[in-house]
Amino acid sequence: MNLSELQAIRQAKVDVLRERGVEPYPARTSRDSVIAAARARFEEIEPSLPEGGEDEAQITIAGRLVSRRHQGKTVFAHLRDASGDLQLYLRRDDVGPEAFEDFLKLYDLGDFVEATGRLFRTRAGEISLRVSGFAMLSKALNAPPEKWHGLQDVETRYRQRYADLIANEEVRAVFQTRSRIVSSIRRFLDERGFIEVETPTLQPLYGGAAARPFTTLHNALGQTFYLRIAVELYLKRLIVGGFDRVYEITKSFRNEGIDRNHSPEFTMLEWYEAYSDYQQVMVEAEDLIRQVTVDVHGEPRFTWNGVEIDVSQPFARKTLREAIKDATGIDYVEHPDQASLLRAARAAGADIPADTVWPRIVDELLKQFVRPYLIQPTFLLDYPVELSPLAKRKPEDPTHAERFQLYIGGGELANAFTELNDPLDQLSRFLDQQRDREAGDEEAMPIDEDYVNALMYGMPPTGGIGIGIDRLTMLLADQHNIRDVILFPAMRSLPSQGGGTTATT
RNA sequence: GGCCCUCUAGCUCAACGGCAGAGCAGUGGACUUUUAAUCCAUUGGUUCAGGGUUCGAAUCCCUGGGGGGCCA
Repeated sequence: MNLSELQAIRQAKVDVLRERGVEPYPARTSRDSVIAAARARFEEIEPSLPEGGEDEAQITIAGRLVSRRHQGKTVFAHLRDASGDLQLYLRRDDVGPEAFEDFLKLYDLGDFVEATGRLFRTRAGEISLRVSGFAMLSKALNAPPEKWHGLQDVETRYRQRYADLIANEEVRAVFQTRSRIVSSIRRFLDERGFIEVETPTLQPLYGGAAARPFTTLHNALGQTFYLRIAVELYLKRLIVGGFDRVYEITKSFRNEGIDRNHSPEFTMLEWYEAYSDYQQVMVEAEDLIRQVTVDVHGEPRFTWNGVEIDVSQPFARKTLREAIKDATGIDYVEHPDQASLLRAARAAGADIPADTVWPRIVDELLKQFVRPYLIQPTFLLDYPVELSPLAKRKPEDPTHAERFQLYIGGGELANAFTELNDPLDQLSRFLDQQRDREAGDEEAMPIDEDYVNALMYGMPPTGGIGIGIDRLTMLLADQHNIRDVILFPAMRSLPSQGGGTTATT
């Protein structure tokens, strides 16, 4: 590996340390205090100290050297650990001339360092460690990004997320938020008696959503597997098996285009609940969103894209039919055939190809005229049965399924239904899907006979839901590109890295 | 898939047909409570790759690559 000039200078410092018998990458540290705890302790005892006095306790902290200001026979520097920053104050008289020189000549920004000393407050008012000794914990060969502007280049930020996280505190905050969201969700479900389960990533047959899968090959079995596009059908098998309440938070994979709202791998929460239905799930989803928002923001509201979104009140509820009618004047029920609905949709200004099947026209009307305007949380309910092959029909209207989607910020956040548990109705819906598939709909689901077999053992009335964790994070962290809430977003390999063959399509 | 923008020092950015520059970082020096410390000096370039136009190309053109945006 060729080192750049700056890397070579740092490596030379590694060599100097080693020549002196000092290991620049020691196996452990003698740290005894986390920075935030040390600061808290000092603030507690400070009133008992004389003006400008030092804590008598000696502590050792450790972290990355993030700044350094040399001033004659003193140096100020900042050390950063995961809890925060602490200023170091080194005096030549305290550490000795050789060590003082080393700190200036052999230590660089980015190095991990431990420092021992006593806490005090500087004249400028900053809690600082008066250093009596220090040691190298890990020599960095790469210089950190620019201290004031951070790392700006979007591509480098995604490809080298570690450098992004070093340089940009707000990026670290986004992923802390994401972690809090997931913790809050687990707590919500665990407290309600759900158990968390893990179902296959590699599936012999994909299903549970309208999407194209990734395909892979198991060498020993000589068999094709698909990466899951949803976990729905497996979780419902578990309801058949006798678990009442199950959930899974996991990655799904869809072999589709990448844009600011779509990543080929993304994280979904799905939960299924026996003896429940979509009305009950709607209430729970609302409670969940409210709890998570409060856990993240301390109150049931947040700002997204400059708009305050309020989740404190019951969310608006509207049928899909009403919503489309209000937005376009079209009542799709009055246009039961494709030609008629297409004509009406185009008259309303919809951009729809002529060969679009009837249910997809409804979907397009939703996407083009309704969804973008649903900024405050809104449930749309009762979808045409053709759009919902896994959902139960409404008893009073078999042309519609008991299904809802939750929209916030102009995007779909959740999709839920009363689960279809009639095995033969499920089979006929799969057959409908197959017909769509043969007609060229690549997103239509394949027939899953094993799933039908499971339903034949009997599945209780069940409500279920899927919630996009990435989109929820985008909302609560006020991010507008899904890549900004995924730590290591999928990127095209650079030519020099030889990342796989070029697909011939 | 179409259109547009973008790629320059480790990082952040200038230079837009005429000597490739600045700030930060680095290197050498001054400075014993600084904090984007300050001051003096200084190193550092395959301007994404390849081709073309031109006396002369980071700059204009073509092809390819990476990334971003808008549309589909």
